[in-house]
Amino acid sequence: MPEDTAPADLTTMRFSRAREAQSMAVLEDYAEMIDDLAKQMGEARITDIAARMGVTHPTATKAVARLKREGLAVSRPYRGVFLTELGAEMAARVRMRHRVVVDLLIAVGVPPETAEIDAEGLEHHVSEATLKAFEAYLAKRG
Amino acid sequence: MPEDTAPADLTTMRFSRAREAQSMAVLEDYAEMIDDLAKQMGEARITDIAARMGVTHPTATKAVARLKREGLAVSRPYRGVFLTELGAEMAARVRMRHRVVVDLLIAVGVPPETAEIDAEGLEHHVSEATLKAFEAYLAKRG
DNA sequence: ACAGAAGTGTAGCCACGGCTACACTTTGCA
DNA sequence: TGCAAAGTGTAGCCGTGGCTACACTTCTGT
Repeated sequence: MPEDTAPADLTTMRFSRAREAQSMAVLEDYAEMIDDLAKQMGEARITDIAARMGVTHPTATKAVARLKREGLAVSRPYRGVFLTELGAEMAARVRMRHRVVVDLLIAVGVPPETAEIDAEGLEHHVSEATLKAFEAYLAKRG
Repeated sequence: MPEDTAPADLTTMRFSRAREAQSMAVLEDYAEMIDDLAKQMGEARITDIAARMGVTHPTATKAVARLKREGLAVSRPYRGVFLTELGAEMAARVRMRHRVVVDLLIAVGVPPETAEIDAEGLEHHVSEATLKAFEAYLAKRG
């Protein structure tokens, strides 16, 4: 617990960052999911996205609408959803980060299954700097 | 990426867990904050809570209302906010977890300042099993 | 003692991410 | 081919967590 001089500012910034990260989380999850489905099935259908995310299809539709608004995906009515170049980049970044986070958790002794579960929420809050540190740790450790 | 047999179910469960954890995050953050303020200032005032969280006071008021609804805090109009026994327990658990997460991040090479920032979002997704693993790792490592 | 400053409550707005219900398209099979 | 099933869109509800604006209470200092 920091003190007098300027503790509130730093603490505040931490919470702001966490909230910001959280607002990206859904976008990241859907982008990765659409990428997965495209790779596995050739295309991503709303119903499949919804099923994998564990939500109903209108919820998936809303999320896709947000992705489209942000320029991360495109789609036409009653057709599949496709990532834009931007969306694909995000998906790649997210997948890479996910793998590193899972690997690090396992490396420090977390059971693999638990690592997968926790990583799903964890990963969105791992900054670039922390990711770099994780990679360095994994590399050094062989 | 899992395959055929029953991959959707497992994936779905991971996302559900992450969403569930997220719904607790705000409660946990406020409980810890109120506890901090009580320790530092003798009591937690809405304005102070809001300032530390980086939100406006009506937002803090709403959060406190939710804490009260969940039986984690009590308060009377124009007076400070106080944690119930349940709330205090949660705060203690959250603080302990926070410390372990920060320590682990530092132990694997994350810069201390970054560790503090990332931990703020990270910690809410660290399960009991993972926390145990973190503690074991830190103990073994000296 | 009382006025102004500071703190708090409340109303009402928005975006988001859930949901159900219902309408419409596409698909696939008898 | 044509109709039922599956897939998709859309409307509208809820709770949450942000916000501003405004009303009211408490505190403070002259």
